[in-house]
Amino acid sequence: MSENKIHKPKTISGFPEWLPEYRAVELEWMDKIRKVFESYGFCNIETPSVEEIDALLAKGGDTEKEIYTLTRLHAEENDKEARLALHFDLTVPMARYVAQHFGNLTFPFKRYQMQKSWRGERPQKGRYREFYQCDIDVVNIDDLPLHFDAELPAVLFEAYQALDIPPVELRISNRKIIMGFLAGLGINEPGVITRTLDKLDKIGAEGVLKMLAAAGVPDAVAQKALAFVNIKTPDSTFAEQVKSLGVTSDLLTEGLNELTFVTDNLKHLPKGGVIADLGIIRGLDYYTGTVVEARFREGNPMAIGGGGRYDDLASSFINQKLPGIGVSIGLTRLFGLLMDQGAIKPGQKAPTQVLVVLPEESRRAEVSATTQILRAKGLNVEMYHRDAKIKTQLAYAEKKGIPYVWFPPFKDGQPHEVKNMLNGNQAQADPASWKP
RNA sequence: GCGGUCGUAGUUCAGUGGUAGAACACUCGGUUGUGGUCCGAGAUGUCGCGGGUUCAAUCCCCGUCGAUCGCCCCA
Repeated sequence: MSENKIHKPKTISGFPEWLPEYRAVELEWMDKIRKVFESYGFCNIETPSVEEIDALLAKGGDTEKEIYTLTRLHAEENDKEARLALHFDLTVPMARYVAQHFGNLTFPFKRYQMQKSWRGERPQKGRYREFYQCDIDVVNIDDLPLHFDAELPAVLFEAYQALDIPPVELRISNRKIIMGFLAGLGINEPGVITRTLDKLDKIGAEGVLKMLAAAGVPDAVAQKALAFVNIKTPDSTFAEQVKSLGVTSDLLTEGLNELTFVTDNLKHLPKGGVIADLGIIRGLDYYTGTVVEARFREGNPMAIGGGGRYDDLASSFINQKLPGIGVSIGLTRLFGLLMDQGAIKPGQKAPTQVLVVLPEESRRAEVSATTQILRAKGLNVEMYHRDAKIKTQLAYAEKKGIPYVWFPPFKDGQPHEVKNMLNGNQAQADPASWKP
């Protein structure tokens, strides 16, 4: 009779959500990643979803358009409250956090953070507007041993290995190399060039040359730059190749030495796991040294994680030099890409291990008590709360993937029984001593 | 922000200028205490929204919103 206005249910594009059986897998991944992070001594922190815009933009850039700002629905017309926004990564909030709690932290400060971030970009395959990042960073006062530049990528690699996913490889380079190289070529305004070179995977060599020509880059320079970013070696032989291009600068030499050190210190990783790839540039402008990108060894070359070293991220928050290096797993992208491929094996629809049957209403008290006994042993147990037909209760367990169904006595004096839903076996059991 | 494609049941989709269908999912049943298969029955949609053409539009036209792919950009 009454018109029930239904609001058509839908999610906003770029804001993913999963069914329980897939969320279970995502949670499991987070647990595994956390374990790897903690095995290297990283502590966890959580920072607010919201920061002041000025803090987020402290590291510059015209990034404002991609930040979600916050306004109260009932804000006054000329409300002067601080402009707030959702954080777009976890690194900047971390820098603010370190500066703020500087006196109470122990350095080198090693922390991990697994939280959502938000970016107002157009969603595309593998690109979301709300997504999880699993971040680790090490920050120290004044200087940070180069060994961390090898250790963090190693942690990253190990985290991927802990997941049930196709093989991942790390592409590593160093900002000093490309900057030093371009400087050696006499280029002072590297922005356009690096951005173009970064598209190599997407538009190919000809496309890059065309774009560089359009940008007024002399062909000789463009050719060299292209040859440069095509240098990819599984070991430290990249240094020879760079030298053979005949470009030199102090910065370039420094970068080559650093990258050599890093690749040498990653030799313990499986063959094919690490590639020195001078084409790795990464858009982030605060990186100053090592840069790393993770991707699947085969198929989509999209980055599923990455990071790098920054000399001076906290300088806008505190008068201290706090260099750091951080890497991050793009969990939602990683998960989403594999979801799209149907490569995620769904988990259980619920964590329930045992469903306790309610034979009839009169036995509810005993059934409830049985449930508690099982639960007290640490099992995940749910009780069927309606005295539906046994068939219905079993169908529920089946549909939900619950591995065991418990039959309390249907009549006084009868024994308890438990049924294994996988093989159909059913046997007497004592709720106090039974184990799955 | 720009361009292409698309918008029909919970989902995936079919369909016709005369106000709609399949599959899967869902609910119930196939008697007395036991699931997955099978069989039977049932429920479900303002055919994205607004306007126009038409005797008549889900189907044609315009707009709009949304989705999607790509571009830009990407911390």
